[in-house]
Amino acid sequence: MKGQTRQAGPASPPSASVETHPAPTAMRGPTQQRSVASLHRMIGTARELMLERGNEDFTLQDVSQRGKVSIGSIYHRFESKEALVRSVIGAELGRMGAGEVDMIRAALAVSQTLANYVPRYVAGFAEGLRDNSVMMRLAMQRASFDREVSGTGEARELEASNTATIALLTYRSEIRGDCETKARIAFQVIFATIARRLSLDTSDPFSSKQDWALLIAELSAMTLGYLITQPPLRQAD
Amino acid sequence: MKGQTRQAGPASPPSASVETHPAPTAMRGPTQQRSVASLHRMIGTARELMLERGNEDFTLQDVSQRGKVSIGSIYHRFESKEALVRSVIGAELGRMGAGEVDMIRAALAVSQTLANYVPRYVAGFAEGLRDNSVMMRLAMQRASFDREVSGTGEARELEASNTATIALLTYRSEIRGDCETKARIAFQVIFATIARRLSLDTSDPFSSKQDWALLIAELSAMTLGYLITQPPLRQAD
Amino acid sequence: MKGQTRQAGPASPPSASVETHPAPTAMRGPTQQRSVASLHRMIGTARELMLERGNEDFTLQDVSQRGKVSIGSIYHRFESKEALVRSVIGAELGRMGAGEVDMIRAALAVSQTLANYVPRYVAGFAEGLRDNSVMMRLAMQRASFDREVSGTGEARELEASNTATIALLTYRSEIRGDCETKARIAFQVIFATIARRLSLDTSDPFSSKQDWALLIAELSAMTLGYLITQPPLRQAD
Amino acid sequence: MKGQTRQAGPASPPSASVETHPAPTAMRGPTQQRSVASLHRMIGTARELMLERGNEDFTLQDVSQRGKVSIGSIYHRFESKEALVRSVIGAELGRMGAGEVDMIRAALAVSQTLANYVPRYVAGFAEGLRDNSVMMRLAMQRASFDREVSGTGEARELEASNTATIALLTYRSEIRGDCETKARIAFQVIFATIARRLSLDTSDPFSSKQDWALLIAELSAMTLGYLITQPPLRQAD
DNA sequence: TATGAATGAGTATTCATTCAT
DNA sequence: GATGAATGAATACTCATTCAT
Repeated sequence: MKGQTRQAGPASPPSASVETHPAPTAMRGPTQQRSVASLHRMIGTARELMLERGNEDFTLQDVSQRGKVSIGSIYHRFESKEALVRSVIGAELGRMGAGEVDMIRAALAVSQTLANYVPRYVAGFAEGLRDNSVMMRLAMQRASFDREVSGTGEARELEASNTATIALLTYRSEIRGDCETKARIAFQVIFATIARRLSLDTSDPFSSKQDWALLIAELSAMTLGYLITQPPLRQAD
Repeated sequence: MKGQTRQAGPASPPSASVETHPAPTAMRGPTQQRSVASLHRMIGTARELMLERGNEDFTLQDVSQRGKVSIGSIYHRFESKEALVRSVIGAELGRMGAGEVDMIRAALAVSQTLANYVPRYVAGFAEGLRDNSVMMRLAMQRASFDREVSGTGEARELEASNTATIALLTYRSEIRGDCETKARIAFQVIFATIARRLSLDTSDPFSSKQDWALLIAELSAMTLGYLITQPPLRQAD
Repeated sequence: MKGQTRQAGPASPPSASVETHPAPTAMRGPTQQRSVASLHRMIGTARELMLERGNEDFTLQDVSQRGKVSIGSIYHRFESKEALVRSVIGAELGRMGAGEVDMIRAALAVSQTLANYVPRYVAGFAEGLRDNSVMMRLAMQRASFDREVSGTGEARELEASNTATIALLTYRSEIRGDCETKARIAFQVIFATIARRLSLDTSDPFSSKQDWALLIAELSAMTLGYLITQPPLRQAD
Repeated sequence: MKGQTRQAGPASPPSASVETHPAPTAMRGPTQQRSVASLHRMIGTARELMLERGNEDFTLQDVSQRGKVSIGSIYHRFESKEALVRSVIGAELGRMGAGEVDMIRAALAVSQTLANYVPRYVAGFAEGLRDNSVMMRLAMQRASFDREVSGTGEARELEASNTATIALLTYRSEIRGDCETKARIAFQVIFATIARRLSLDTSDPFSSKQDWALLIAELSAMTLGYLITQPPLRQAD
């Protein structure tokens, strides 16, 4: 169990431009044409393997064979296995972010009031997380010991928080109290609750539809109530 | 402190007799006198190592040397290294459960109303989790791939949920709607939010006292509001 | 695979009288009454285990538990695990020897001529080996690296050779040439051929009755012919 | 010398083209140039070690150091230590088979009659087994618990039986009765008797030259007599 | 650039034997 | 004598990374 991953040294500064969307991990950009295909194959294969096995227990040998790329090629593009894994996680988080933006835009378009919007947002957000639950779990797991991934994850969460907050502020007039703070807290609660719920459903993510729907509904009600209500004065005992 | 997770049930505080059930894990009970000391040393050493390193990457060699127990002795008591790790996690979770019961009892004793109780409970619960954040993270991490620990963890969470729910029902008259469902949902939200928050504060758990306090306060307000408010009828758009 | 059995030092000289039938292995004789039962249990259990598993891969722990004798008791009676194994093998070889004597006596009683006796002997001898094939295989296997067992085995074979030879000499007048030499050679051939045959039938010792019967018949014919025929003069090419 | 057991079949001497089939064992074939040398070193070193110690109790560490190959390289070529051992045994058995074919051809070339041939064959066969007695013992020992090696060994024996039988049929006209059955039985008897004899001479294979020569001579006489004699009708007692 | 063979450190586990009780 | 808990040496195997070709 010890020493699975050797800590790579500080990432060599990416000299040129790194045009890949997600986190600027220790990935050397492809220069040649055909290289791009090869790069896609390694990332895609690694992603497949991670999704299939639910963890990072794949070998570079696996990637090499299934993805028809040589071990050497992988090390030409990535500093280490870790860098490859981070790249996959980063890309997936990016994809999820894009999906969220679309979902929010759609929800805003059809919601007249906060009371209409919040349930739609919560349900859409939950669905998005559930559709990517395996990768989410992987990312959160890795983040717990990999500073780089935890940084990427926090950035992603901040972005999601920002997006959600801005959207919520559309209904600013309906919210009582410090709008932004309340919006951010609400996001935190929604995200944490759904993420935790997904971690439990390891085996069958669709097992208890009832509970899932109930949780979504109540979570919506709770956050909506929180947003539109003036907090009661706290009485002394 | 040899206990495993106690079987979920009514949260009757085990004040007086704490009958340690024979651990259901793959642990063989000690028969002789001096054996007990040896057993304590191995569990204690393993616990230390896990806490120090923040993960399970210790060798049995380490335990043997630091704890002054032979490798064979460990295998005399535990089926495998895994079993030892599980035992440590189980014991810690049990300890946390006992602490929760005490905390809740104290909070109930000084709270006249739900509005007084909820913030105390949230703060106390959060504090308990924070004090054991390293072991919590370890347990949750391991639960993600170890069915046995995930089972123990779920049982522990159910127990915590039960305890919290029963306590909340003390103020039944103040709660609107389905009391029990609301109590359980509230627990889920509180636990998830705090646990998630703790996962982020890997390096310095006391970094942002402000935020931490704010989160606790708002979380209390949100759940309190949820409990005492009749959910507004959902309007069509 | 290395160092399964630690070579015991030279066996401590059995001071008193060792009244056990077989090889005087490093076994301390029981003095007390009830001890005898205990001794029988350990030998019997070891024998069972060896027969069941077809090899010596049992632990003293196994013997202790199944045979209801403590590890310490075993070491009170035997110098080492090896000594226990040798004792079992020695006892079994002794039992086989006794059976052979009976079988030969019976065959002699009903056979008027060598031509009548030889097939009976071969068949009876083969049957005896087959009935004890597992232990035979074990003994021969162990003999290949354990001088003590190989000594016991050779002694046992010599005894069998002697018995067989003496029996054959009953029909001395029918044998051409050096009776005794021929008898011993015949025994060697018969024993080797049947023993080898049994080693091959690991899985199902009764699989090919046809072949087995044929082998017995032809082996009888061959050795009988050898005994009663004057070897042809060897011609130059 | 990379060959495994050749598939049994007519004993056509593989004089010219010795096409080494890709080994059917768990051995990955070398692709590169220098790899071949490395492969030879590991097999050769393992063979040395087995021969020196008379068993398989060597560590891969030993092979790595003495043979100047890394542990990883061994695992690059062989699935396991077992596979390496099997490969050595297989190769040696193959070598022995080739030697037998040569020996038989030479014996046939100078033998006019069966009476000339049989003693030459028995002596030559015995010599061949004796020269490889250590490896033979190893192979037979391992075969007793390793299905794969026992399969290889049986195939090898069948091949030897075939070769010997076909050679014997050269003198078909001199044999009375069912030529082929008699030939096969004779082979069985010869092989078993010599193999058993070799197992006993563990320490000093040249100890009793007298006995050895006598055994060979009498075994020749016995089998020759068996082949050329019409079995006497079996009389009732 | 590309390839993939070679490298080698690091660790859980078994079980015969001992010896304190 | 009897017990059985404690001892600890010894070894196969994985896989990220390197570098000769």
